[in-house]
Amino acid sequence: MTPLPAKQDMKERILETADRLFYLRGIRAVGVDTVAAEIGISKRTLYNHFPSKDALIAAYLQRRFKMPPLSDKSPAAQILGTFDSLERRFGSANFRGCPFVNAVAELGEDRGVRRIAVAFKESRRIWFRDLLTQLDVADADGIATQLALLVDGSIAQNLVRDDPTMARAAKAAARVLLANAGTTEDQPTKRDRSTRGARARPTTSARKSH
Amino acid sequence: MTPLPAKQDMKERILETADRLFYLRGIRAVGVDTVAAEIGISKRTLYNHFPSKDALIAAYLQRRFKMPPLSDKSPAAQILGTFDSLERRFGSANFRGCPFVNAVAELGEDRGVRRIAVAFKESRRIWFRDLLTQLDVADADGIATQLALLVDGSIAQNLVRDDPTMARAAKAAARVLLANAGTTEDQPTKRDRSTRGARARPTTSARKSH
DNA sequence: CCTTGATTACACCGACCTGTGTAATTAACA
DNA sequence: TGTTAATTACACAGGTCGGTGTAATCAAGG
Repeated sequence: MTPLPAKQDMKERILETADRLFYLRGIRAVGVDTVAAEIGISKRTLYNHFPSKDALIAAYLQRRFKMPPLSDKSPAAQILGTFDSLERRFGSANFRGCPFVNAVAELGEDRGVRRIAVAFKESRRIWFRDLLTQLDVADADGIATQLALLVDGSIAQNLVRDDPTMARAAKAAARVLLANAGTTEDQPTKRDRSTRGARARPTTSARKSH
Repeated sequence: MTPLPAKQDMKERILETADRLFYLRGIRAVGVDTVAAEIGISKRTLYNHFPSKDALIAAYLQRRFKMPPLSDKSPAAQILGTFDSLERRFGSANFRGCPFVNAVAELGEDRGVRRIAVAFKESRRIWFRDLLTQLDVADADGIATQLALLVDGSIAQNLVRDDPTMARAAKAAARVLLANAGTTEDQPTKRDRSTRGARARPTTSARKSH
């Protein structure tokens, strides 16, 4: 059937298929037999490349650990562009939420899964933080966390609602957060030009609450 | 052993236990035998109260469908207070993310589960929106969505990171979004008092990107 | 006392799961 | 050609799962 098993990429083919099935149908919902059958190989071959399903799961998550590539666009464009690519992915029929969050939800007690998921979340936060630093944002760390919340929030919402406009809402919020982030030169107080950001008057009683 | 089975609340005891186990360990990870054993009843009794595990799952999610109670606190205080109670729940050892998101992640294809999850998410968004309307926020609908993103984002982040300060970050972001939300009286343009919101100068290149 | 209904213990079914053992087959390479 | 390594088909072990069937037990109310 398949003209060339091509030797070396057998492992990659297994990973590709496992990725697709695990992600779309859920990890616990897909057995190793299903993965093997989907490729058209024997279960034995799969176990010749991965010692256990746990190993396959770990490799699947590692493979998903891809950060956005370096870009020459402006930091702000890259940050806001994140939400545009999110919206694109939301529109695809193959979108099923964040694979790391899903994996933790499915296999909560598993220590290794948690480790990979945490590393991924943190690396994206750092990605935001570095771009914010380039923008001379004062609290780059804090804003980066907030942006990460918007990303994961829109992903979770879209998982259940299947409404790609969630990405646009997140982008709008991100813009506000960016526009209201102080720059490092702000530190010595003072200097207040006229209010710029679209509308910037506090809602009557939204000043202090807790 | 148990002095009084009390007849009628057998069903409730089953639900209580199923809730705890499903939520903490995952739905697929907990069998009906486990639920029955945990209560000390026979599997047969469980099936006398619920026709199938699917029915038990549905009842579990329905039971989780609780909205925050009516309050006499100011709308802004209620909105921001949401993130305080989130932080409290994050700190608890029994926190394991959003049961609805987790259920959809685990049982994606299931139509009924999705319906309940969507209804829950939407009802919380509406809760936000009504409070925002009381604050005369112009785009109450949009801001409500953004707040919902922050809630679900902090929940997802906390699920994998186990870091309750995520709630504080979400609250900070929510404050900024609130402070920058226009009121309905803003509509006819004009009227700009001095800039109030903490710091409100746009980051150098964060004005436009896409 | 007797009836009624809930609960129990327990075996059992068929399906699916991860993982292994084994002998035969294939293909590359010397 | 012979050697080696990968892959195949297939059976099987041991476990868990959702769900049912059945006969015995228990408790309450008439």
